[in-house]
Amino acid sequence: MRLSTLFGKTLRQSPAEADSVSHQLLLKAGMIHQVAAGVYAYLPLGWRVLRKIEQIIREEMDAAGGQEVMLPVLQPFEMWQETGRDLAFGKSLFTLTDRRDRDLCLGPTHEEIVTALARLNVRSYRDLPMMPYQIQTKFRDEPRPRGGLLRVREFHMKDLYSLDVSQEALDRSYQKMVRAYNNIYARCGLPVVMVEADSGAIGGKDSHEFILLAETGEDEVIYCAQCGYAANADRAAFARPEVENKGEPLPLEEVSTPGVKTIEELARFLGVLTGQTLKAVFYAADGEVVFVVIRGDLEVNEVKLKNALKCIEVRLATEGEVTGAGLVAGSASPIGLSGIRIVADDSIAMGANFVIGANKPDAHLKNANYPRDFKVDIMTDIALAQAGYRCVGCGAELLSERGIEVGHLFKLGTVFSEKMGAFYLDQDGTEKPIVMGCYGIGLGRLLAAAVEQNHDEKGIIWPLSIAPHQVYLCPLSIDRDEVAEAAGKLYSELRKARFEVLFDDREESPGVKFNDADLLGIPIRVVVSPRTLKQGAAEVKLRAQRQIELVPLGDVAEKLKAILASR
RNA sequence: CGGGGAGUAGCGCAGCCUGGUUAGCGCGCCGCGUUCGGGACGCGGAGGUCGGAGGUUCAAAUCCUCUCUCCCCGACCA
Repeated sequence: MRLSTLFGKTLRQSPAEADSVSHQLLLKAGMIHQVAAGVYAYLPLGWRVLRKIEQIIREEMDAAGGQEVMLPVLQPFEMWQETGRDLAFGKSLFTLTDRRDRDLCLGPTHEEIVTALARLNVRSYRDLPMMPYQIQTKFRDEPRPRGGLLRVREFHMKDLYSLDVSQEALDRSYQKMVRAYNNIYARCGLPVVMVEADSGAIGGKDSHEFILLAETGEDEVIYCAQCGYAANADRAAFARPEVENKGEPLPLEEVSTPGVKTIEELARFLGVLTGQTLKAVFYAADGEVVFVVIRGDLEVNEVKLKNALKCIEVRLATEGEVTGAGLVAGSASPIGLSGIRIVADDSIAMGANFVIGANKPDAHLKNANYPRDFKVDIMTDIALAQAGYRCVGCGAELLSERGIEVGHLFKLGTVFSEKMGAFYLDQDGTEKPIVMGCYGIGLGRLLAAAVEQNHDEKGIIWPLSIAPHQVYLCPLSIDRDEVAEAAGKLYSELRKARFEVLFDDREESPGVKFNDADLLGIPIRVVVSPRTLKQGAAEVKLRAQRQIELVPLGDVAEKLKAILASR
């Protein structure tokens, strides 16, 4: 490729809207262009990177037994009603109507379509396992696109769906994907960690995410350096800190607490630790006001809460909803409460004689004990893990880091096959639901993550495997005949040897060329100039390193071959 | 949706508070010349419905109202 004819220019200044490093560099390098919020065009260099990533993924999926298919983006809305996911996705689903007034949507993912296909194409246990996959554009009307390619509304995604006869068979498919994913990230030069995850709107049970640790990431990973436990903060477990108030339950006792609203105020007012209180928090779960109790030193994890309630949306209840439900904010308590669902964190039973609200203003109760003084409807783990708490497994202190989610595996189980009637006939002659899994990777996000991970103050440093080109051929003083000739000759020679070469044939000053070379991040730079030609040579330099090596013109191809072979 | 910020030339910005000639600056772009190993220089140019609509005024980038878009922080997710 001749740089002079490339569609897409580098910029001297990054556009102001760019915040994340990857966004800035990709825009500045002219690799992508923003068309609308969360909607991007890929220019030639960016597109080449995306296709390289795509090819790596394709090879690994094929190697793992996947079969590539092409599925429609345009999908009947009815299919989504069939599985109830029209509600689960809610407004994130792009919907439209055709000329006959049929409701359609743009696929945010393709479980429905795949299950429908499985329903037709899988009859017997002999037809399983099966692993169709697709690499396509998907659409989600995200509440907030952000970070350039990190979170968009129209995106390229690989999804593989595994179809199996049993949970055990699914486990095997799942492990195949774990290995394939590790291969993919390794080949893309990205160090990732696999963590336990929540399955969100996709549904299902077991779930793992692959996270690239990065400051700019949206996700928080809680992990234990000692035993290796790692989970998304959304679902991370942790050992509740011990509290002092144990021992025999004492009688309830009302105390006056004028003006006390928060747990901190309460603890200070009564001279107790926050862990000796119980906190009430009010949520709206799909519109229903729910009473949540948790020990005062802990915070509620809304994802866990949502799962516990099996609802689609939870948010903090508004003031109006709270008073409308007859609750006394600041002094609310489950004691003596009725007509409202109560969800409690396990921690309320860890300890005794808690301070709790009295359900009337400016008063609290001492010595509240569960279950002596109140009942709850759901009692489970709904507490938010944070760095500093102890690991459930080994007791070591948990740590936390931010990261970018670059892949997600789900064990769907039979959720979809049962709802959509995708059954197979087993060996024993009985009909059973197909056991499914799904495995996604966002390609654009992976591309952006690669830049977040591999850059310096000058620009991108592409890993060789996904670089748009392998070699940046950079003649200086190209208006001199001997340079133009030598560079031109080298260019055709390298191309003949099947190197991917970006030929900077522009008449620009050395500074401009070097800076663009660094910005674009092509792994190997080859410089031809009057100075090097005096010695019948070219300079070879790796983008990631400082050293420059002078190589005789005739040996450049060999040298490059050696470099490529060495990595 | 809640909270914060921004829309003026391809990119980065000033001008707005305090209305008043052809709306500025840097970079980039075009032409000519000189340069040529880390974003060169001179001379000459091109390029703007000041996000949109309405209003106030003799007069609006500037004041008022409405509206659209984009960015950042939260809920969602690859």
